[in-house]
Amino acid sequence: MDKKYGYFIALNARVREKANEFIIRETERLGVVGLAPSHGDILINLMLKGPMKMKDLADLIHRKKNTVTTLVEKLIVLDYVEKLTDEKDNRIKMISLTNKGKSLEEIFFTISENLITTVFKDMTDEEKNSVMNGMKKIYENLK
Amino acid sequence: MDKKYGYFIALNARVREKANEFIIRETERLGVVGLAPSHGDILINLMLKGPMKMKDLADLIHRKKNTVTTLVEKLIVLDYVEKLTDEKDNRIKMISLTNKGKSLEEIFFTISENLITTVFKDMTDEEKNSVMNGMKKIYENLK
DNA sequence: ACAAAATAGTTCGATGTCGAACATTAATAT
DNA sequence: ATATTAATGTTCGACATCGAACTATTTTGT
Repeated sequence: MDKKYGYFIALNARVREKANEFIIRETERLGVVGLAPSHGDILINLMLKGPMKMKDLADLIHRKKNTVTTLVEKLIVLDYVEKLTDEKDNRIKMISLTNKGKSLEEIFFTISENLITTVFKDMTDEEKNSVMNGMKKIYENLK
Repeated sequence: MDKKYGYFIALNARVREKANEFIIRETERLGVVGLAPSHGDILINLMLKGPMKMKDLADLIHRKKNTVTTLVEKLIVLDYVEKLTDEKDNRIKMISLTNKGKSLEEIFFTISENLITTVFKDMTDEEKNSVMNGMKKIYENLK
């Protein structure tokens, strides 16, 4: 393997760090303080797909279920979500947005758009397609 | 921004996760247990550049210096590195590989190569170049 | 019908990571 | 020469994350 590709993994890690910093910086700038990207992932998924159980949240954000227990606990304390036991299956806890949580929708979608715009700034459609397709292949190779 | 690019950030995060899993899996398979990727980063840098101080390690692996204190502590306990106070400047602690640390060189470079080979499997030179160049641009855009 | 297996969540302990405050030593300024 | 500032590293408390063990509930097998 050509040596000039050895840098890829580190580059990928740096991109991820910068993207996370962007998200945290922008959410704080817009008044939402103390949330980690994973909390945002949970909120975004609830916004897009409506109430869902802990396990589905865990699968969607690629975190273990005990981690999601912690994350949701914090979101409850901050009054962004609430947790209710499913009436048909008492094992299941349904998580849903509170009004305060719903009020974040606009902010979050704006930040998402700004992030993507920033990421692909000054890139042609061909460049964007190439990097997306390349990343998809790489993901499949690693899976 | 076209919607089909919105997935990029998540895709990037998944690639990073899979790459980390690959590294941990392979190092453990080759007999090195209990190390996180950041520990590996420290060891690789010491292998490539020789002994260096805590601050330089922190900058190279993109972690805060108090984090490096913790990481190096563990590497010392495991007898992979040692820490000595610089004689000319007593603020500085120099970190260097022990013999046990040096014995990992071959394993680590093998794993690095295997990872890159896996990442870019079945991709043409043009595809590899495109994705590398795209990622470099994206990193600059986020920096 | 009832035991066994599967599913959903939580608790606990450990670890990597960070920010803030701190101690120590060296470099700079006046 | 001495006070101020800068640089290096550690300590402390907080938090996201995980694996393992656990509880509770539902489903499956016989």
